[in-house]
Amino acid sequence: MTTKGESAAKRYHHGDLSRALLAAARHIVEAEGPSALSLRAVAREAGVSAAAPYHHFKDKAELLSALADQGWRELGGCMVKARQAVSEEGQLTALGAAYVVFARANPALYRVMFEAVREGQQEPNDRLMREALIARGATPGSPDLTFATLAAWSAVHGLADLAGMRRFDELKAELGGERAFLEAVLDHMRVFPSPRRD
Amino acid sequence: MTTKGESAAKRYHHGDLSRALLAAARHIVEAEGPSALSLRAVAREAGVSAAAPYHHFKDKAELLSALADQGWRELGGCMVKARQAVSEEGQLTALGAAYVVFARANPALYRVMFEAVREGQQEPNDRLMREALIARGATPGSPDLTFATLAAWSAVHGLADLAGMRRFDELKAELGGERAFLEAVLDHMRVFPSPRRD
DNA sequence: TCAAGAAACTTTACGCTGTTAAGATATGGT
DNA sequence: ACCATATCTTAACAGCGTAAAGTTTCTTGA
Repeated sequence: MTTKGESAAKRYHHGDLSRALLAAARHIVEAEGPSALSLRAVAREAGVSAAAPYHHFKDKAELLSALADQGWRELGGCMVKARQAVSEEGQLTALGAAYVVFARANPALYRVMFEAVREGQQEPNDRLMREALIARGATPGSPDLTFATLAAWSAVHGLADLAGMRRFDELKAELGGERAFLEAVLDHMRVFPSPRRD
Repeated sequence: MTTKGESAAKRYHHGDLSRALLAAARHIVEAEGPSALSLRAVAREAGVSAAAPYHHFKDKAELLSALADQGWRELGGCMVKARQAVSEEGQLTALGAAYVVFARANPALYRVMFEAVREGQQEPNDRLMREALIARGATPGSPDLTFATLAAWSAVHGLADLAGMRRFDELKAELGGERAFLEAVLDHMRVFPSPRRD
């Protein structure tokens, strides 16, 4: 009887609950912040009982991990798009800006993403960074490249996190927006393919 | 009767509970991680009832904030000590290394510190960073100095946080310790008093 | 010195959380 | 048609943050 695409009435079997739970989780986390993201609230928003999520996720951490996965993939998409528009030398800057802008546009989601990183989860994004560094002269496979990649990650994550903790309202206003603010800070940082001693 | 310095027997009035609570909180957070840091566990460890802390702290957040304060002050001490040993140009590097090393030596505490930052709390540490940048040629009071300071904070916090999330065990082993690893990454980052465009 | 009041602490209770166990209902393969 | 299985529900448990009300100790001023 009930076709699969039917309106979200109270069918006993939801049909696509895991996706609905992820959507609910994302909605809550962005609307109310990560501290309000309880499993029960997610279930409530999806219209199911508090125990229902356990048929799709081992526990709360696994739901958050899936949500984080989704976020990392989206971020990767933004980075790929950002580098298409620029020259080879500008790639690193463009990737960094795209990273920070995404993190600031989805602050609560980013928090969840970073707290739920699993080993190898951001492997694709890592590759983007490495390619950009190679485009700027780093030697593929060298230890230098490894450290420079970590340095780049540190820089963008640090800025994203810092911008989420303190307000900086006056600075943003002076520069005419958050994006300009973020780029101004990034302009003062550089990552080198080769180390330089003072 | 009961003198103030008496052994921690079960006096009705503890005598110095706020300090004891902070100590208990710190012990728990380092031993079991930030997620295990419940107010009730802190009270339990201090040997008082679950409601006792409310006579010394408005709520859990205020206890964490006080713990964070303690941490930021200690970190400031490390940074001050670190810069005493180096020349003027080396100050920035020394401060950055001291910051990251402290954060990695007290990972759980650092987490709490960063999540409970209050406006103006790390003002002293901020001043250290600014002074080091001025020693490298930044103009006091300039916008450049502001952005460079933020860039420096981003770099060190980003690296500290990143090193807490992923393991990097093989890299650390290759270099002979975590400190060498952290310095290797820092060596690939630079913060400029003046912005540089590509 | 001693009573009054303030401060520190306890017990109790409420609603929230994550999670499990046992039961109900729908779905799909044979 | 039937049964195994996947999905969902209700009910329950312990632990959490926090507030209210009661008990004990400390302090202070007459």
